[in-house]
Amino acid sequence: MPQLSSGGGDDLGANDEMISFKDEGEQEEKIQENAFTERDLADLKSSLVNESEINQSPNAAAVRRGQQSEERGFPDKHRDHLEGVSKQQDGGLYKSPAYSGYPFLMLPDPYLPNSSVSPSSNKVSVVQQSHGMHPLTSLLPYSNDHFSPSPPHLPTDMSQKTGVHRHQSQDLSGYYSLPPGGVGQITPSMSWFPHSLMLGPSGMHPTGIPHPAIVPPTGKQEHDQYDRGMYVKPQVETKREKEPKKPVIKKPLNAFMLYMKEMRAKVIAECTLKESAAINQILGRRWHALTREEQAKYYELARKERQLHMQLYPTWSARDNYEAGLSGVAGEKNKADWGKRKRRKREKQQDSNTGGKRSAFATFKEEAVPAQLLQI
DNA sequence: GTTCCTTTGAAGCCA
DNA sequence: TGGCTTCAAAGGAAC
Repeated sequence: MPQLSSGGGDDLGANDEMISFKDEGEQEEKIQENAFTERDLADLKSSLVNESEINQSPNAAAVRRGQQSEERGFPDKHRDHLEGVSKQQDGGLYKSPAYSGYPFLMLPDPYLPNSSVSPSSNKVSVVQQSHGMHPLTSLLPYSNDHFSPSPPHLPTDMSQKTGVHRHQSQDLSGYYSLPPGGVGQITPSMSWFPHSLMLGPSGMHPTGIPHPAIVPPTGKQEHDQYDRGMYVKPQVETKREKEPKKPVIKKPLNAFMLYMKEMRAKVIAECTLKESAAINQILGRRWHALTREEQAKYYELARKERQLHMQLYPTWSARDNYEAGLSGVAGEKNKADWGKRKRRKREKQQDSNTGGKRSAFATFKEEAVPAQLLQI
């Protein structure tokens, strides 16, 4: 990312990203100053919500109103605690991350379609976000609730693998529905993970840890199951018992994707657009319009997301989701289609190079999106 | 029912 | 090492 430059050093981030966080001592202090003193994230979120309300877009505003009521009460003390938790989680990697309240626990909803803030979603997330919510939690797969201060009697745990401190979780069975018999075994190093979040075998990480990034091998995410924090589909399940397929672990979201998740609803409300392609164009422009500090927040979130993903799925590779077409359609057919898609894309690129026919959205981009909408 | 569209960034692959 | 490709999210449109 051109906006963020400096040198590497992080074992997880890409070059450009590493750059931005290389001098963590200095830069992160700046980031923290900017992020927390200039514009507190909670305030930012609230202002966004207010904007949406002002715009009076019925659907989105309603959704945001709901969020607002949940998020308004984000207490400073909770943020302070989360800061401490984050530092522990980072194992000293980050001195003062811009998003100190990074929710360390992967809950099912964030990687799930319904966890989105999209106004079109009318389902209720399993995550109770009514209190102690991180300002950006709505776009994250995690909930701070479950990193809430551990009961004093519960010691922090140390990941055997990474040496990263982890909090023992409270019993969250009151928060989530428990799949019948879904309480899986918990490996010692992951014993901090809430029992109630254990998925059935189909949605289970090899370590026995469920993760929202795990989606059914059918490709398209099955929202209902994940709304309940588990992947259970009785009818299909019987088929799967016959041919068990590897659950799909999705890629962690990058900074822009996190930004999109958070801002999509706002753009929809403001622009009354629904086409994702058009909305994404607007979001792309807005992304570029962000200051480095604002972008840094999302880069930091994304970096932690990747880090957590790596801790949960050390053997996972992005390659796992290549070729099988796991993001779209599943199965052998999709493997066959992959070659076609690849060929199509190549042809498309050639078309664009040679001035081939323009897509509807290309036309839309130039004609239908008013300039002022792109500047919102 | 499936694929496309559109965006940026991370990561894999290949020359 | 650099360039290319795929995939992550989203949901309406097109097929």
